[in-house]
Amino acid sequence: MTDAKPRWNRRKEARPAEIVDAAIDVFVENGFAGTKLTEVAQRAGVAKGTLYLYFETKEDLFRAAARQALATNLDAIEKVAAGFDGTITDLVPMLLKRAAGRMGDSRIPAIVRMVLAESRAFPDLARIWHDEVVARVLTLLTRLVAEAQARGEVRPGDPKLLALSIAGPMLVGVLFHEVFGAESPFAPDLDALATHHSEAVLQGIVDR
Amino acid sequence: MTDAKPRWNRRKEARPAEIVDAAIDVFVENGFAGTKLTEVAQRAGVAKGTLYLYFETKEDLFRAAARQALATNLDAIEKVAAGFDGTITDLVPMLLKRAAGRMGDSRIPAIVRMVLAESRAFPDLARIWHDEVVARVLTLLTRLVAEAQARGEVRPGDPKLLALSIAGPMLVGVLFHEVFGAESPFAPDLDALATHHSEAVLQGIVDR
Amino acid sequence: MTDAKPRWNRRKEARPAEIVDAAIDVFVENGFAGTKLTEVAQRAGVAKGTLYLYFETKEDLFRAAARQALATNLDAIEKVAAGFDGTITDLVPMLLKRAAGRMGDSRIPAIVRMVLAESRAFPDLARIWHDEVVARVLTLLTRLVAEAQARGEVRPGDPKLLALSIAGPMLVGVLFHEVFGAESPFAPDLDALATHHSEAVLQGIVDR
Amino acid sequence: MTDAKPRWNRRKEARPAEIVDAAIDVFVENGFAGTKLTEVAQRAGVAKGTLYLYFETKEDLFRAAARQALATNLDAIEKVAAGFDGTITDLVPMLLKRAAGRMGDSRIPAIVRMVLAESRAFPDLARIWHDEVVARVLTLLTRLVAEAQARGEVRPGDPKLLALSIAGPMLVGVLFHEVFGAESPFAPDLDALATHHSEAVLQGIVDR
DNA sequence: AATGAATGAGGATTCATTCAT
DNA sequence: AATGAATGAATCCTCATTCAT
Repeated sequence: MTDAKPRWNRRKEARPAEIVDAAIDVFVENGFAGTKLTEVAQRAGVAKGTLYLYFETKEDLFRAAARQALATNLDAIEKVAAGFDGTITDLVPMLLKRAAGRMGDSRIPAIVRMVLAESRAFPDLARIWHDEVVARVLTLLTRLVAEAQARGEVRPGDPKLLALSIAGPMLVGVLFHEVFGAESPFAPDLDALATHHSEAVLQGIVDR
Repeated sequence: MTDAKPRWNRRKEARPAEIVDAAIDVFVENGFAGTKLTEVAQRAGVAKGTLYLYFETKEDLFRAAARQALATNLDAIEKVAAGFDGTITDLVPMLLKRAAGRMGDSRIPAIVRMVLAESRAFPDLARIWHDEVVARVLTLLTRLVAEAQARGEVRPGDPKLLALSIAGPMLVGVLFHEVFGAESPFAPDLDALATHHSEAVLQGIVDR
Repeated sequence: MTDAKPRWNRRKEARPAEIVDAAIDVFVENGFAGTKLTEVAQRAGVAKGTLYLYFETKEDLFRAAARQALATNLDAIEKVAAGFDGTITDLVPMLLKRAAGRMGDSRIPAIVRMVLAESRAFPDLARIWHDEVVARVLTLLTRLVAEAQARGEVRPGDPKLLALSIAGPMLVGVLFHEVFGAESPFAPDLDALATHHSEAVLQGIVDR
Repeated sequence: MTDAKPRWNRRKEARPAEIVDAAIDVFVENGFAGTKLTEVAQRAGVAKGTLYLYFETKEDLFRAAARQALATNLDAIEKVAAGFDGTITDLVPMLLKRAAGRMGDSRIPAIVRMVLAESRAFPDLARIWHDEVVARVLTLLTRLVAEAQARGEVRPGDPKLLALSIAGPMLVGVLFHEVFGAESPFAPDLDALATHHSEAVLQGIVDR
């Protein structure tokens, strides 16, 4: 019966995921350039060299992290997209509420911000995020609007632009919290924003 | 008054501004960490050492650049805020149009993106931008909405959230261009977005 | 006699030899510093860790390789030395021819070059090679010359230096090929060099 | 009048040469891989970073060093080639003597050995050395032999091979000292070797 | 006996900052 | 005031070596 702690364990299967997970945290906190691999290693509980067993370079690790982070978001999108049926008047509030809920706690806002920050230096990642996340969400919303227009529920107009009218304020709200924190008097309560904006964009803010 | 040719002091006072101006460009292009002071110096037409006559550290220079960039934005805000009078139905389209125009060409979107990207590492800058730009814009819009509510033009509701409903999509549109470029099928035409969104947020997208 | 398949001990005794053999190749190709043990292991068909069952350090393995490579050369020397009898006028051409033949194909030249290259960092190896190879060859030749002098075949003079006169050009020819390749217009044909030099050193190049 | 030692001096002109000079020493001592740039810097009396003001990479510095080392040799060749006139019987002893003298003290033997050692990893350098040093020497000697043949002084035969007969033993002698040191009983006295070999190659070692 | 995942010391390289000119 | 050569701390990455399996 040994209880001597081995200096390390072999975890060939689990390692890459553990490392990427730690990497996401550190990259999100410090950005690409600001991240020291030493810290990633520490956070992942491995030695510096171990990173290089699974990733060729820091950039590689960053890409892997960004891709993995994407998975989180895809997951969130799917959750939001589920039950995409009904009149637009019912759907928009529900979708925005769900989005508000999803964003509230998760790492998603921080990840989104990191992608914004680093997309300049990693245009290929920007493209992937565009195709996998942004385009997907906008396609969903655009289709929703177009179908509603076909049913006469929504007045004419470019559905892609209307999709932005629907989703834009929520994204801005999320980024606001991420960038300026919750202390600002303008920091929106995301749930309230979902409610207010649903009504605003559906019925208009003008009183009649 | 001597006629000795001063070798350097051609523009003793202009120097800092020239440097900061060059710095904005380079920081916007490469981010804080990605920026080499050599390049800033080159772009400003001075030697590396000269930077240190006016700024203590790279961070200092960055702060100065971010502050200066802010001025550009304040200017834009003022332009947009000018003629802030009339019914909300008239004002919103005009404001969004103007904003779309301002953003179309200028360095503003790139600057905004840089601020988003670096605000994590420079929270004090985030605060300044919050106070000087974001709060100002939102205050303006919030007041506009509140006054319209007082006049019975706009239905009740938290005017701060409604302000986000009005402005959010435009900001998202601008960031979209900045991050993903104009080639995406979802890249919004900013002018069209201004028009569409004005109607959407004022009258609602629901047909009646 | 069991038929349990031993997974590893196929050739318990052969292993070190196989490893050393692979090591010679890799060290010769890449030099000591340029050699990665991973590659040696791969080439030997074993795992990296296995090397350490037989050799304490990379240096150790290198020494073993250099020693083993020496054996090859001793063998070659013996072949050349065989039938060391007759007048010097008969022997020199035969010896040089044989040397030319030996060197033509084998790994020997590359090994010699490696020893030259690494002897600075491994003076002990230099000594071994000196004692086992160089001194042996030179002793042989020196004795040959001395005996011929005793018989009055060869004129007086330090036989050790004359031995260099006999052997030197062949070594230089071999190194030339090794270092500069065969494409150079000066790359000597080793067989022709053996013939020419035999005559030159025996009869002199001066016409009489 | 200050006598405070400045922490450093500006020596834009002198620096590269100083660095290369130090580099030659260190590379010759430790080989390419074994050389630490820290040591080169120390030896050159500059900081590590300074190396990179003048040379892009370690390889670059090595190439520069090898090229500079070449200059030394070219110089030596020219000295030896000077006064290349007279009968071959006069010339050969003189040339070999001079070569022996040149080699005795200088860094040349060590440099030659380094080139042998590293030419495998730097084939381009091998080529340069071939063209600039080896080919030049052999051309000189070959011409000398050919002209002597034309005058009937030297018997027929490929002059390029005879050039090797003349020069080879000296090179081997030099390398012997470099690789095995002067303690070996076989370590040739270079001057004596020059004398002995001159006679051997001119008149032959066979007594008549 | 054999494996190969894990380790971490070591070294090349970058670049903000300093300071002799 | 201006310069840019010089500095050296900081960090990525490699690879010989160890050791849990």
